[in-house]
Amino acid sequence: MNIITRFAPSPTGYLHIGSIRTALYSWLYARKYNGKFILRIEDTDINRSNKKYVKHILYVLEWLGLYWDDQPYYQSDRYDFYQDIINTMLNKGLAYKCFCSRERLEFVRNICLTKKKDFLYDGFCRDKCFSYKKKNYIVRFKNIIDKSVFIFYDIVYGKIIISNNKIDDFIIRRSNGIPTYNFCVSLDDYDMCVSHIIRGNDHLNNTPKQIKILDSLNLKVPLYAHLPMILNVNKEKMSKRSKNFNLKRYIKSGFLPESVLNYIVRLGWSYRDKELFSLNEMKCLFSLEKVRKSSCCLNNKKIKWINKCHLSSISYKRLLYYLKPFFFKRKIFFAKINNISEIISFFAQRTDSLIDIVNYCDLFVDKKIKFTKVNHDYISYQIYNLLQFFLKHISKEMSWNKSNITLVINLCLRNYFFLGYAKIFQVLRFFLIGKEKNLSLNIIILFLQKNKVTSRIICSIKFVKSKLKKTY
RNA sequence: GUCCUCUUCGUCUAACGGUUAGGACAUCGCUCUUUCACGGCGAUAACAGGGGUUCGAACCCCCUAGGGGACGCCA
Repeated sequence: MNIITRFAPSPTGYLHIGSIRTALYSWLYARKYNGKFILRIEDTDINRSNKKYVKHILYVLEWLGLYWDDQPYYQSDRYDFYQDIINTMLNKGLAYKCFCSRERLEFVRNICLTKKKDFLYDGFCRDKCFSYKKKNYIVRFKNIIDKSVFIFYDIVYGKIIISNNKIDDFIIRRSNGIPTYNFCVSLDDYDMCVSHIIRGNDHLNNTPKQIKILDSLNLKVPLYAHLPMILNVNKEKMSKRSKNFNLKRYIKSGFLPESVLNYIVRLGWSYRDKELFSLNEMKCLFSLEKVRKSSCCLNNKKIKWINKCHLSSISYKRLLYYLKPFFFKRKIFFAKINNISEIISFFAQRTDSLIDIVNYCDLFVDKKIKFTKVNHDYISYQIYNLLQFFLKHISKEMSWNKSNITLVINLCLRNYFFLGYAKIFQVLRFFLIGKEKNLSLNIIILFLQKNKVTSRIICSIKFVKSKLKKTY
């Protein structure tokens, strides 16, 4: 069997984690079996569809590396194809024109509501022959009326049984001439030879309608795999308009694409005790049969941990590729840091976000240091002397390595022990990078390198001296 | 309301009738670091409830409760 899957978003909002997972699972399944993965933009809602969302969808898929085969398909390009089939269905009596006004439908709906019944179309126009040529009509699918049950098998949920009398003569073409979702989807999936439809379980109830359309035309029905919902932290359905779960947020927060994919592949699916997957491993190990049925919700701390693991194993070249936009945005010219690769590699081993790496790099850029709020305790002759002492010894001829740097620090600790160890560390850290609590001091000194250490300390000494003059 | 569906540590999950209910994140200890972190070691923590079936049930069946989805000229 030739495996063809598709991702079919509607461009009416930003992609959230749930839709990304649908895309990922479809992509993985196709790639695992050397099949095809199709992207189809479902833009039949002319009021809400927006080109900016199409752009967003393409950008996100590319960023994640979920490349599709063929050109993306747009349903709005295919109206002629749909229209032909609707005409055939009308001619064959598989569908009929309905002239019911919106008002009448609303009226019937309200009656059902007060009777606490399901709203199903009452078939008012079903068997009528209209002689007048009213233009304003919709086209409905002519469902078989009986009390039988409709059964289909879902790869994830198993056997699904729905009573036939719960499915009405649903609309397949609107009065504006544009066909509706259920119609377009089923025919496109057939036309594009989609073998496996992988999508959110909010479509479980649509599936019988789509199968019925295909059955009525004697067309082959694909296999279905519905995925459980991913809920937000409050266990609610995620909205396309909510910014919190929009994938852009993850990109901006400094996550790698492999981390995002790794995180979401494990929502609803697992492989033994394995937590970390490369894209290739996912491809080999993924299976629809192991997808869980129950919905799950998000955990931000876990994705951070996953990002940390991937940051520490990613190649330097790729890391730099993903870091560059962040450097650019912060206007940090990392060319100014001659040991940049050493610094980046070091922090990639211990941070959980690209932003953190950039923040650390930022500490080592400039020769001079700008202070924000200075602790009053730091403006004293003792501190002044400490800085002088530190400068004198750190400036000596020595090879610039961690153990030699530690020797100098120890020397300071011994000579100025009366200040307290913690304070000595804080003071030196502050006058080197402007922060009291941050990295270990010898790492700071090591990465700043001799020229920046001396220039920053000289600058600090001048600063303290000027403050002392003012005070006394 | 009707229909569909789901329910294992706080969270993501393992278990395919026999386990001390396993792992991961988080949390909390301890430990390395003369500071920050990283790391290492450990601990707490779950079968929604009630009935069956069975020698034996987290697992099979029924009921209840709770969650989610669908019920549009949205997709």
